[in-house]
Amino acid sequence: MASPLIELERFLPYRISVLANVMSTAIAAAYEERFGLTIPEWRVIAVLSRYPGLSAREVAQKSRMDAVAVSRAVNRLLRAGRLRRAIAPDDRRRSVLEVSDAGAAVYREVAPLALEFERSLLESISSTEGAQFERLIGVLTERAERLSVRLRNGRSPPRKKGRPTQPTASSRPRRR
Amino acid sequence: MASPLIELERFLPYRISVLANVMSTAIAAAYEERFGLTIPEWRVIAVLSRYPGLSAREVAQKSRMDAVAVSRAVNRLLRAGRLRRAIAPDDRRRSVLEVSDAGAAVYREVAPLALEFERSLLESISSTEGAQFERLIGVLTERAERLSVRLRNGRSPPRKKGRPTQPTASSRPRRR
DNA sequence: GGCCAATCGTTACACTCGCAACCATTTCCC
DNA sequence: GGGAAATGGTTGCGAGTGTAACGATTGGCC
Repeated sequence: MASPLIELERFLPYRISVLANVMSTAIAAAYEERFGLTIPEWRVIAVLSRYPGLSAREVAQKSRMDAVAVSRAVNRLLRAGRLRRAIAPDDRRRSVLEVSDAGAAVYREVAPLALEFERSLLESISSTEGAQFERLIGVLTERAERLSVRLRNGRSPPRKKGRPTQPTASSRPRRR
Repeated sequence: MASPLIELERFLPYRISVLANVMSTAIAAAYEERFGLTIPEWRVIAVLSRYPGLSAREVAQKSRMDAVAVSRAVNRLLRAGRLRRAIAPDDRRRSVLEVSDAGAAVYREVAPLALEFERSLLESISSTEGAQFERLIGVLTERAERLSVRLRNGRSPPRKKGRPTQPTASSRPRRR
């Protein structure tokens, strides 16, 4: 391996990230301006429209969102009257979420736009290519996940509940 | 169009976003922990290793980053001694950026990991599929960009320098 | 029953991000 | 030459995000 030079413009993860960014930005424009929805909020509505009655945890799993992100999105949607929340009778920690009429209205208006965007995207390639592309996304995602887990194994074992607040400066200049 | 239901798990933009997220997270783990590098910082180093002497603006264009993100990444890298900055003699607004020895060392260590990750990813599919995939990414990115521009055209014309600080509450609950 | 560990959801905090506004410098154009 | 517009880069600010810590509840196990 003489001199490994990355050409960012051709580097696969970089290109995927650009594509993802362009797409989300484009779609977000469709609901952000009109409804004041954030991306997490939109995702929550989308999931709950399809699967009413899920708990916040389940929404997070289905949408691959962070539990915190879901919690916040749900709270904003509740305040906006776009969601209803009940408490599971058999487990009072668990919430039971459903879109309200207002939420359903948002969904009815945004979903066609999103689907239309997707359709319009796929118009630029053949349906064979589209199927192929989706398949490859699946394969690569799975693969990346496995690799990711492997890479993360240089970690320290998860401490349970460390010292409350070591004032400053642990060992490294840890940025996050 | 009877009842348009989005199945998030199959929705293309969503799947791309998941893939991108998994990939960046995986790679970031390779340099975040060891060098305290953020993604923008890594991108800047990658670009400048390949194209020394670019200005911040040019780095932003090549890496598709926001000018602000570049500015901040460059500053952190400068403080860490991983970059050198000079002022272009013919245009004193413009900076001339180069990785320092320390920056080059980082690059020499991270680049192989990144490339290895990419290689390992692509191992899960055939080289024909890989080429196809990359081509489709390009097509879809371009397409998404055009659609995006079109969608953005419901905007208000860009005001020049509005009233300094309308205290609160403009017209809409604009979230961003 | 009583205690401990696990789970659901939220909050605090520290950080990132991007737009708008801002200087400094340069270019355009009369 | 001199002001207006454009350009490079930085900073302020509002908002978003993930990790860790937390309270509440539940389940397992003795």
